[in-house]
Amino acid sequence: MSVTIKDVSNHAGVSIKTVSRVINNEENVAEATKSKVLASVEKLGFKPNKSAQSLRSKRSYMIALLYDNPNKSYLADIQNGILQVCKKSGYNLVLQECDYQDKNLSSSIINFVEDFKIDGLIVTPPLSDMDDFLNNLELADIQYSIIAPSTKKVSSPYVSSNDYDASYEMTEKIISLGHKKIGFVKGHEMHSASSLRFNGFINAMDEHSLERNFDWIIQGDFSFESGFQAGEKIFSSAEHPTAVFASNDSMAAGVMKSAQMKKILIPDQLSIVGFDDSPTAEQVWPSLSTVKQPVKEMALHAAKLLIGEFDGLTEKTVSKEFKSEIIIRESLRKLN
Amino acid sequence: MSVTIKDVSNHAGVSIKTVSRVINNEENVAEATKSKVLASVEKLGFKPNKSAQSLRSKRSYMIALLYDNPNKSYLADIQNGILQVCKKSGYNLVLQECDYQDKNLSSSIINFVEDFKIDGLIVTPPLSDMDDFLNNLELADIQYSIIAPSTKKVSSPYVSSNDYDASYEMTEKIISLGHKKIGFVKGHEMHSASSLRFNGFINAMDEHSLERNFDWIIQGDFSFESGFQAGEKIFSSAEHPTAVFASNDSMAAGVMKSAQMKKILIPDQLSIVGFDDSPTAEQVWPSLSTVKQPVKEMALHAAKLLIGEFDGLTEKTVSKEFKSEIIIRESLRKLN
DNA sequence: TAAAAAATTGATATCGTTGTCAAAATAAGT
DNA sequence: ACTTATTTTGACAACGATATCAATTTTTTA
Repeated sequence: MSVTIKDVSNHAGVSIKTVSRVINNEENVAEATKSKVLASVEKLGFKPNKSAQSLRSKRSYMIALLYDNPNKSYLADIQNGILQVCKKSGYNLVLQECDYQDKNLSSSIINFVEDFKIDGLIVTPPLSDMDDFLNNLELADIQYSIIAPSTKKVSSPYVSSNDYDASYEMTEKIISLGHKKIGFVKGHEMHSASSLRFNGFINAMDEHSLERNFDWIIQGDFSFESGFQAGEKIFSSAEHPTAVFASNDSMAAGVMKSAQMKKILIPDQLSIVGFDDSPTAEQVWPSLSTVKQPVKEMALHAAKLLIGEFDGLTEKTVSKEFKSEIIIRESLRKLN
Repeated sequence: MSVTIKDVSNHAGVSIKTVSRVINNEENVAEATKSKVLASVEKLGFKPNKSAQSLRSKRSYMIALLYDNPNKSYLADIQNGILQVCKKSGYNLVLQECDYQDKNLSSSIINFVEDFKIDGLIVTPPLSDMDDFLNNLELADIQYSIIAPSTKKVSSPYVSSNDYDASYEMTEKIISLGHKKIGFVKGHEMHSASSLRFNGFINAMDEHSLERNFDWIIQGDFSFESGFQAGEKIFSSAEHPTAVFASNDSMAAGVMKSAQMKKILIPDQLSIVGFDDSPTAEQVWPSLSTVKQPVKEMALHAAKLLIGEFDGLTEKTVSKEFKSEIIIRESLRKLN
């Protein structure tokens, strides 16, 4: 039915092993034979049978994406980036939803990888922050590439964003518009990005000798609801801040709702900024100023890193930190 | 290394073919041998090698999700539903992004399926509305299951939502609150859901003998921007409606922004409702009344349908229409 | 109870690759 | 020119399951 390696070997007048060598780019095959084989491959439209390759070489040509309850648009962006690389390199992407609190997480993932002969994993926050888990993967000899790890000491390749710098910069931007009384809503405690973003804020405040008011610094968990609650707390304090920086857009939207329900005018009486540039950021009114991370590009790079590990890509890719972009929209205004 | 069918056959004292019969639930194997084999399988922790199965049986145990630029949260919900079924049945989900305008769509998808021996496809809008495409799949003998098809004449299994009914019902709800002057923003012309939702609106209006004002019936494309433009048009007409029904939440948010920029108070002077119950619906202020479809459940069922086709599930699943739920939030209010 | 029919089982081929290892061809060294 | 190394090649086994088909056992029929 479909054309096999044997057909190619017949057509090219070589052994099947030689064809195998050519299609796998192995060394020690004469230029002449190589091009002869390649011609036959082209002519006959040969494509190696993935199942057979997989059976023999114990590789599945599949990589898996590990995630735990991410924001939906973040997930979509991540997937998009990975898929671009997969398409080019002939890999497939398998999705694996996890629960970071599951005591058996490590073993169930290791089982999954071994069952399906998954070639490697792409690990996203907050799983990327769990050193134990990553260690277990390494002990089981599983390849992985990490998106936004908490510590860059891990031996595996990673991509990270400059959460700290972006947060610092955004805070400076707010300050430069005359704001001195600035509130902050922290993100989920398990995400390393939360502390990075908070530290960027704090250090920028310190740098400009602005006082921290702990009535306005609230712990959230990245959810809209937690942002709303944070707003309720902040606006019930004696004095109100003139600006609030939330660690993500959902929480910023929550703060915004809380303010609007209290008839606080945005941005006239209160500036609000978020983080992530989620679809909501553009769709709320006033639209949210925020920090946009090149999530798709990061995921793309993470996939390249991973596949490069076992596939020996021509260009060697290395771990990399990506720069974020500050997006100013309607919700941030100069203090008058 | 890992335990194979041969180990099991040795342990159970039967031939490998018999073991194969048992694990594949084939007929004509004596109860006694069956339980003997099952015991050995259990004891040794045998799991069939997917690659070997795939090679021999020409099945990949992978299904693919076809989508074209869906709203991100819709995609995430769909995936979640499918993954639940996959996990149980040992299938894997592969993602395939498409371009519905691509002239070679059919052939490239057919190639993909044949290359990877994909067992079946789950097709989402707007691809599910392209009869040509679906026909080509059938000609190529590819199994698929459709989410929200335009016509229910297709021979393949499908899941659909009651877009028409939900829209009709929501319109009646608006009318019941005293609104007579109601605008409507239509969805993307290529999605069959668009016309269903529009027809539901129109028929409910007719039923209650309310006049259609074509200054307030605007063509959109499901994007926030198109919703905003629609709002600009509606609110530049001589008379304003007291309520606007947008065919999805993004457009509703766009209309809302347009109104808010014109100082039209929501919901005091204008009620707005959307469709989809996207994350944005909850996060805008005032929060959007909307129609929630059980997207995850629909996808789950679509996956069951597909896998049932080639796997002979115990309970026979059939095509099904899912009911939507109307969610009333702050943006819709009784006209006073 | 013997013959026929039906149910159950197993020996072995097979799927389409890659891995092993030795043979053949070519290049290098003396 | 003759070894010796090195490169290039191929025959065939192996991966771990399912498929074929005949052999065996059990059940039914006469």
